[in-house]
Amino acid sequence: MNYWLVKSEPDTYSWNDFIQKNIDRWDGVRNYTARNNLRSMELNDLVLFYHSVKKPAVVGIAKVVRTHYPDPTATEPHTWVSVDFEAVRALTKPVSLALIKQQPVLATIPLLRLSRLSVMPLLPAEFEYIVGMELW
DNA sequence: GCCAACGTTGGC
DNA sequence: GCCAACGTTGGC
Repeated sequence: MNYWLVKSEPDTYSWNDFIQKNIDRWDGVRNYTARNNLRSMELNDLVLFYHSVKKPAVVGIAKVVRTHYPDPTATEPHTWVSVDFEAVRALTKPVSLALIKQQPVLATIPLLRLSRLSVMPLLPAEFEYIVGMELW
C-alpha cells in the first residue's frame, strides 16, 4: 500500500465536485514526474486531496479504485494516464499549507520542496501525521 | 548537448 | 498582482 498527495485548484475541480461524483477520473496530468507517480499507484492506495492557490490545504482522503489507463482527454493518450479515485472522507478540518510548513517532520515532503508537482508520493508516517493534524 | 527564452504553477 | 521555481522549447 502506497500513499500519495494530489493537487487541484478548487476553481477548476474541488473536493466538493469530487464527492458529488463519489468515484471520478483523475485526468489532465501533463507532467512526466506526476505521470510516473500516477503509473505507480496501486489499487486501494490512499491519496490526500489538496486544494492549491485558494486557501491552500489538504481537505480530504481518496483511494485508488482503478489503476492507470490512457488519459482520454489527452491528444497523445499513449503518453498520459488517468486513474480513478473514490472518496473516502473529508478531513474534519482542512489542514492548511501554513500549518504543514510549521512541522519539522514534514519539511522534506515534495509538497514543500517541489512546489509545482501535482501528484507526489508520501511516506506512511507523513500521511498519518497530516491526517492527524485534522484534530488540531 | 547546452542554454536562453518563455510559459505555467502556485504561494503570498 | 507579483514573482520565484521550474519544466519545456528551440536555436545553435
